[in-house]
Amino acid sequence: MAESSRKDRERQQHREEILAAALKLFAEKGFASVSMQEIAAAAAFATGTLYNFFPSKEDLFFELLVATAEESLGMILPTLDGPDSEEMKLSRFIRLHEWIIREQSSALRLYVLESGGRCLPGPRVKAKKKEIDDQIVSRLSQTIASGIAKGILNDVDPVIAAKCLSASLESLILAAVGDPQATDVSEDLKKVETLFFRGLVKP
Amino acid sequence: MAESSRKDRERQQHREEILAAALKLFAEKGFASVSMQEIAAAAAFATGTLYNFFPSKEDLFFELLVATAEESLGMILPTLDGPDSEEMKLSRFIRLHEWIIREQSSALRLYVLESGGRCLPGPRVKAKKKEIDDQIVSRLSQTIASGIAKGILNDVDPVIAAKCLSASLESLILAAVGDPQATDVSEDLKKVETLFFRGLVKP
Amino acid sequence: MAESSRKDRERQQHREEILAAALKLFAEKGFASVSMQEIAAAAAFATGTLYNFFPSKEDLFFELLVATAEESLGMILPTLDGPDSEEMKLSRFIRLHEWIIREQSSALRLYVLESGGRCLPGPRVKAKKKEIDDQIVSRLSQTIASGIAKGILNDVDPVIAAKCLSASLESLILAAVGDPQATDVSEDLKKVETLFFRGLVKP
Amino acid sequence: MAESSRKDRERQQHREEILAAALKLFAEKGFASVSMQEIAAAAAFATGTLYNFFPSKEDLFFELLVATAEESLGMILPTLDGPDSEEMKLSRFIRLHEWIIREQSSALRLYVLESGGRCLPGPRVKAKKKEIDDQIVSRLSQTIASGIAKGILNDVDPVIAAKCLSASLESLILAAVGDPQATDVSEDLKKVETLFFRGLVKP
DNA sequence: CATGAATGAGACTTCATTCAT
DNA sequence: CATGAATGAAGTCTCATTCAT
Repeated sequence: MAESSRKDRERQQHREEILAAALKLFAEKGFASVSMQEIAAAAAFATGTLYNFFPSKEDLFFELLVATAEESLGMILPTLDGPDSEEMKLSRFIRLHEWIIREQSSALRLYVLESGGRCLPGPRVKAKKKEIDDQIVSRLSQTIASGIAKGILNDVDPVIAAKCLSASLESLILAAVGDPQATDVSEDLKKVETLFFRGLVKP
Repeated sequence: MAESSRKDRERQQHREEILAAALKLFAEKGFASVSMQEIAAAAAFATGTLYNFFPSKEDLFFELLVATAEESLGMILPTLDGPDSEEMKLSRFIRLHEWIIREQSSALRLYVLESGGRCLPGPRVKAKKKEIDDQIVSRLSQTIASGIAKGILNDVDPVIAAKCLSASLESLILAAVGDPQATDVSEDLKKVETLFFRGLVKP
Repeated sequence: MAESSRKDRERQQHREEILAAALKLFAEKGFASVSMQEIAAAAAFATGTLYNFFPSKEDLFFELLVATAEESLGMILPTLDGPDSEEMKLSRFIRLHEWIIREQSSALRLYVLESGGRCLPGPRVKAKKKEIDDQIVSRLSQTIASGIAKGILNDVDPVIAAKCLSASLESLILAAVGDPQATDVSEDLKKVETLFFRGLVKP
Repeated sequence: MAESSRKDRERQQHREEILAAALKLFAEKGFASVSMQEIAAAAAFATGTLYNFFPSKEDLFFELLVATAEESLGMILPTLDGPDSEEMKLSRFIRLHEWIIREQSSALRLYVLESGGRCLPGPRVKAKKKEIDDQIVSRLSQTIASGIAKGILNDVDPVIAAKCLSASLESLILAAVGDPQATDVSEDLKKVETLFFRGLVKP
């Protein structure tokens, strides 16, 4: 039993090594441009070994999507909880992206990958991606709606606002991750906050 | 002379049939997932015929990118010119996207393609895509800066504001094009305008 | 009739333009690496026009082989005729190659093409090439045999000698045509003559 | 360990099967006229398998060129070494070709391939072929020069003599390999020796 | 479970040849 | 006869997947 536990641990270890290698490559080059041989080599396994863990390339990608999404969601969603004011929550949500860009760049390239789901393998991946997006937008729009109800926020459409904020942040992330020598992300995020909080037109 | 003109016309016609078929397919499935044989079949030509018009798959895609971009830019940029107030220009800019979604959906899917340029064929395509993006963001941020200078608009970062607005509209476009039974786009665009004009937080 | 004669002349003219373009290209790049489109473009005709003159690419090549061979044979064979001594004839034969290298380089590249007939299109071409080779070797060996009979030449095998001389000259031609800045061909040919006349081993 | 050694042996075996099949085909039909599928079929492998051993068709050909050249050079060059007289060395060199024709026919067809290097794949192959040629001609001309210096051989140009001898032997090889029912090669080689040693013209 | 050679379908591209004008 | 767009078979090469060891 101790033995099987060690084996389990090793198996899990191997699984994660493969996932890590695949994440790095997919994030760099996109799903279609990475071969299983490449992943295997990067993970220091034989090609066939990958198929002991994942039935297909698509499954491997899917697994990755789920895993990274959960980790990111675990960071993102809590910023919108708690007793603070909605304004504060949104501010925290926006500023959290600095950390995300720093720490999660690979995962996010994967997540924001392929601009809405085209050029992705199967419908399952598309559905999952939509599900993840929806979770963020949904939680975000709840927060906004709550702020509106409390009279703290302007009476804008909460869902539209959530989508716009989300899209804007994704766009910044991609730009930041694309240019390694990016401009000051922290400053940019502050500016995004100002924009979304104050609006364009003077009252 | 009439003869050669007719032949030229036919050749041009065929060229456009190929471009139309390719646009539809690329927009649906992405560059890497469409084969030349598929395009040829959709255009009712033999595979080799495509190469009488375009030297390579990448060239075909590039041609498409340039052509659709020019058409779209020709629609978009003028909305930001003229003697009107900056507020009015931005409003026109936003509402123009309703027409774009209706008339240009395929072209735009192509244009917004591949989430920032990854998984695209060559560096030439990437560069062109960035050039197009920059033109819009640049013209948009000029308009915003001008409004700020006049005291009409709040003192936000013009480039950030342009990027966020652009990203938000692209996101709506993709969603609208993805779901054929989309919600009322016109209404959504109005809400985007409200959001960006008024901001989230009550003054 | 005058009309048809003009037409005939034009037709012949076109035929020769095509042959000239093809000769140049085949000599430069080899049979397999030249396309009919290339030849047509070089001759300033449409692709289809070539097929009004030659049933296939191979036929065009064959025609070329025959035409250039006849021209070359017309130069080469006479050097071996006449009342002169066999030694003189062989000397003339060898030195003629200087002119050949200068004036006939394209034709010879074609003729010496593909090292014995491999990598050539069909058996017909092979047979023709062999026939041409044989004519030279045959006439040459007759000359040598005659010289031996007269006691002028040493008693070597005439056919072997003809083949060796022919192969040696072909080899020099190829080298000379390959390197444009070749060494002094005239000098080299003199050395070949010395070699074949005197032999290697001191008596 | 025994296991991996067996696998290695098998892999090497397969590699050689492919090389053997390719050698046979290339020697028969020339580089351009042999397809990878043809080679694969002849070696009883799938098309893709070839690419597990050789990155490209050209690489496969190159490998073959190098391997056969080394084997042949290993036989040829030593005949020109040793304490014997230059006359003896040249005699040995010439007569060695009988063995070469018998044992190495395919390799030599490959080696003598393409009459000077045209219609060969890349510049790398050309360069290698020239290098091989030069080695033989160089060593041969050294031997001849040495004989001349000793007063054993006539004062002919050593490089020209080497080239002519080489070209003559190559020509015989090609003819002998082309006609399976060839005349007596051994006899022919003796005649070549006589020709080159004694020369044509009576002293 | 790990291995990695083998597979073979399929992608892009070329080009000899045809045929309607 | 001239044209040149169209054809489609064939070639090189890639890569997701399998399977015997």
